[in-house]
Amino acid sequence: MSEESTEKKIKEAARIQFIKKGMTGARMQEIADQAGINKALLHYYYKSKEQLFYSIFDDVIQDMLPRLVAILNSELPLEVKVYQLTDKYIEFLSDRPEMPLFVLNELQRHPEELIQRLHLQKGIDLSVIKDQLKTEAEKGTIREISVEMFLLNMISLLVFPFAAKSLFQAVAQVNENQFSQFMEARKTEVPKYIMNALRP
Amino acid sequence: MSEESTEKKIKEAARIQFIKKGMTGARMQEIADQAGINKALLHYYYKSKEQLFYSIFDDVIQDMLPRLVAILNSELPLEVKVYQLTDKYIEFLSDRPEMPLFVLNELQRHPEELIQRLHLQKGIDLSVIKDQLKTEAEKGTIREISVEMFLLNMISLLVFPFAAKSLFQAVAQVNENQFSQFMEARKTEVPKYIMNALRP
DNA sequence: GTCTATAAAGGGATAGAC
DNA sequence: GTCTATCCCTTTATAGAC
Repeated sequence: MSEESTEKKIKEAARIQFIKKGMTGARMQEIADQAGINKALLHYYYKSKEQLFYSIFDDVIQDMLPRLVAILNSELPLEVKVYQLTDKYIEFLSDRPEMPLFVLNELQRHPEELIQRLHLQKGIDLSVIKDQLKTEAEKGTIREISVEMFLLNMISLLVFPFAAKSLFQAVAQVNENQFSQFMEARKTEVPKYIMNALRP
Repeated sequence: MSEESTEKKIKEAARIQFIKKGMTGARMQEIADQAGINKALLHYYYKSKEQLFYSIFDDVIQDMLPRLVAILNSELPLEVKVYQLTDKYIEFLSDRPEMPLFVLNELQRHPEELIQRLHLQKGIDLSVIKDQLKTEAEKGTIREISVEMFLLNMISLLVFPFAAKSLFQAVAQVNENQFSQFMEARKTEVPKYIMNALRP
């Protein structure tokens, strides 16, 4: 029953290698080794390294973005939304701490292609959260803030700590376990921080 | 008068290439080309690619870190500090938007060496800002927060927008000029956001 | 589909002349 | 110091047998 398809094994191995070493740093040989096959077979499934890379990249994007958008466009109250987004994202990234850098790197290298790939998933609709921020500001429960500023701040607080994980660990002198605990603490700290920052 | 030393030209070219493409992505040939010399001469000045890379990397770190630490350890009031750090960092990164990813990448690749290189500049002393946060909390002007949490949140808000510049530009549909304006607006928005978030 | 063997290109590094 | 020429290892990619 533990027989996995070759294609599946390739994708797993490639994901691990590309995420750890990036497009230029990863090696087809290592991917083949880790998948338990040889390079020739790897090329049988994926004509080129580039093709394999983008196959992985698209998977990763598809795995991340919909979660964010689904919560963002839900009809939950703003505060609940912030708490849920924080919880889901810290949970998700705790299992994949190298992912932010992987994605950010590729986007910096090929910004043009990114735009296409994002539009493929019919763009990102920000109207729900935008209206919500406006309504709350009119009610006086939060101060006025643009949806871009609100989102960029929140994403920064959620994602950056994982992108800078090594740096943080070195500066704060914490091991893996303590880092996990710290991120766990952020699940309540960050939403509080954000909602506080938005008070009128 | 426009005669630059070869070494200087090499460093300039290398900085540009390494920052844009990373250690593994950059090519010695391209660096030589851009410096207006050939590969042999490049190797005459720097025995290996790795040696050249770390020479550049150290320069970059030396260029960034002291600015942060100087303000952090000054005797300025907390709020002034936050405003100054924001202003200085957004100013600095606006001219070097690719730098965060460059540094973060290398740190993820060799966390061990990072620790050494950070200790070389006699580590980072957080006691001043730590005491300051404690004192302010006791006075009741801010709520209680650990120095690690405070700094990580601030750095996230300052650095991440540059690391995610391409992504943000794609999602928010803004061009270079609009991005600059947005970052200019953050110079006042971010400190306000932070100080607000710290209210009791 | 999967392998062995090998071609072909890429890219870091050095020898040696000037 | 600077160049041309070249080495040689690494890595991607393909040919061809099973």
